[in-house]
Amino acid sequence: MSKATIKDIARAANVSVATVSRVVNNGPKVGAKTRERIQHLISTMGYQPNINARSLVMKKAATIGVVIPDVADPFFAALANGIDQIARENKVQLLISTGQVSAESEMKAITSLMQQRCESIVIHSKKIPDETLIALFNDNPKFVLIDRYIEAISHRCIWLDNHIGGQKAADYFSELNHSNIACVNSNLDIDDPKERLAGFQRGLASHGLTLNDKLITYASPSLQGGEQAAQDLLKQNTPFSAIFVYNDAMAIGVISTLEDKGLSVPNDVSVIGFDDVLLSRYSRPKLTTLRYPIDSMAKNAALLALSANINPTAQSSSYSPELVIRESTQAL
Amino acid sequence: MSKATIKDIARAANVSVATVSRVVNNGPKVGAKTRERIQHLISTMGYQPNINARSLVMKKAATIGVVIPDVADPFFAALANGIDQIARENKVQLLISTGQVSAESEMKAITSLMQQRCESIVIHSKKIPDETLIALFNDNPKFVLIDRYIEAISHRCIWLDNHIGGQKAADYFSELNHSNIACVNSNLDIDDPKERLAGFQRGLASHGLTLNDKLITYASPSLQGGEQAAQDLLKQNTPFSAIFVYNDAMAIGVISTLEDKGLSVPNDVSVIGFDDVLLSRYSRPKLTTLRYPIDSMAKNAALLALSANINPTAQSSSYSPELVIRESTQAL
DNA sequence: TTGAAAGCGTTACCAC
DNA sequence: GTGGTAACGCTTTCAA
Repeated sequence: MSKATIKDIARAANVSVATVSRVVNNGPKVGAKTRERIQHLISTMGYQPNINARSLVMKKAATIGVVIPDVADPFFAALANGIDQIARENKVQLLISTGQVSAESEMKAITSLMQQRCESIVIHSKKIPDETLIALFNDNPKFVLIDRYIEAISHRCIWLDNHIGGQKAADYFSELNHSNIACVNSNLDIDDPKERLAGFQRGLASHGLTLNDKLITYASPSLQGGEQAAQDLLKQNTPFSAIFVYNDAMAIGVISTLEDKGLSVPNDVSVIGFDDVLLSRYSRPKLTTLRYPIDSMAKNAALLALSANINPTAQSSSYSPELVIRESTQAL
Repeated sequence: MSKATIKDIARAANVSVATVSRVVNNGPKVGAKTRERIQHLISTMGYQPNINARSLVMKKAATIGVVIPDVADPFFAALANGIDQIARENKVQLLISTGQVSAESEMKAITSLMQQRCESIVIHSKKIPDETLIALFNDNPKFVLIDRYIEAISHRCIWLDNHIGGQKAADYFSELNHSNIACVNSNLDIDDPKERLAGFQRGLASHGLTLNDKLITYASPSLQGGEQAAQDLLKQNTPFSAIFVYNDAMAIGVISTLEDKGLSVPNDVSVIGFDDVLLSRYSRPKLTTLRYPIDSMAKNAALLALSANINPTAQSSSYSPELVIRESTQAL
């Protein structure tokens, strides 16, 4: 029964609401015995401050918001979880607002949070144009952009260096002596696939290797997409012994199709995924992949969003994916 | 810049705040032209109602809360996602509050939500005692309990019939002519493992089969737990051709160990999991499992929590797990 | 050390 | 149709 208000406590304690407010907020200048008496009343009467009233007068809420496309996707669930941990440590409530991957709904998700007077928001947005975001960030000093880099607001971006990821995959394939190399990419119209591919190609080039255009296929970044892409690859009738795949889900789809066609992974073909989601440790063979350190990225984003004064001169926060070698790759 | 208040709009439009409030809330009795003029001002001045002020006077917030142990766990992520979908449809903000699996932190998560004046809360709690929950639900008519059944508040419970799940597994093993049967269960001190096992044993009995006590092992409900449990099983030196496993993660661990020891699934041993999480479709062999319809359960829970008048005479909401046959089982 | 009172931005009731 | 105004529960000067 959280019906008791600050007035009820004040009345019961024979003091003014001001005094009660002081003890609730650990304010100074309250007599030891009054404080104790009030505290007692608070717990026996089960008083809980009304956060709405507080937010109203303070003109801000003790909340942190996060905008993601979807809670069910393991990747975004991990992102939300990282933020949640920081939120708990700082005793602020987590507000999750989902927008599909469309500029409009991403924007809607953000305004919804702003209406709650939520000041600190970690935003994952692939579709809102740069300029819109820049304007938004200028008005809202506690917004943080995750998984995306925009020059003008770089000190409030937490992003992954996709190029390096591609490069590391290329380096590893080269080290393993592969030379007939394929790539399965995402067909989504966002930057990440392009960057990963570019990095991969540059890495290959640095080892004197090249990627045959016929061996680049695109599909939706899912298990089914991976299965589809692998079939397309096989149709090319062009030999390959290694594939760099856009993400782990696709990679598992690719492997599944390959094995159905009698090709063994890693004996006949090596596969590298991307993200290192839970899945990759459960699959057989366990997936060699590039770890997306989403947990620490999320935590840092939350910390940044919560910190009162965002330091514009802070070092920029680019993260590098780490190669995790498991069982889906092998030397030729 | 969401600085404009209702007063600013009123002033600019030369009307009273009351009138502005009416158009904001689509209230009746506003002149067509005044309404239009005000609407124009609202959008040009970028006015957004302060939700805290609104909640304060309305004594309730347009939010729905959910209490789960963890956002990162795919099962709970799916639960949260179902609720989120209903929340979006009803234009209410989703509040997620995580408590580990402990009575204390589950309780903390609930009070945190109540402080926000969140009335509708979907609670997943395994540890808070029945009586506490009953008292809580009596004071809060819009709470809903998910994944647990308590007689006294049964019309506000949405739960899965674990017994039937166990029974269906038993039926299927019997149909497949298995008779040397094992069980890998969770060692967590909650009801679900007991219920699933009881249902399984009853099902077996109805087919004249029995479960050798030596072939029941307990471990943590995770991949590693499954691996461990399978090793324990093998040590018994008691033959078995089928295993009923507590959940999919464990089942994948079990399969992994089995195959490492040279036993093929399903050729040498059939495995049935529980939950039908994403994982089970990605594993090889794809898992035969009992589907936990968490998505529809979550949606119904959300609907129930949001509905103004919870009907105490409503039919109780027990769900049955459905057997999903894939590749990890086969007839003897 | 304590109290009185002025807001914070809304909604809703009652006049006009 | 429209306006005035009292709440809602809290924090924070300013006085005492």
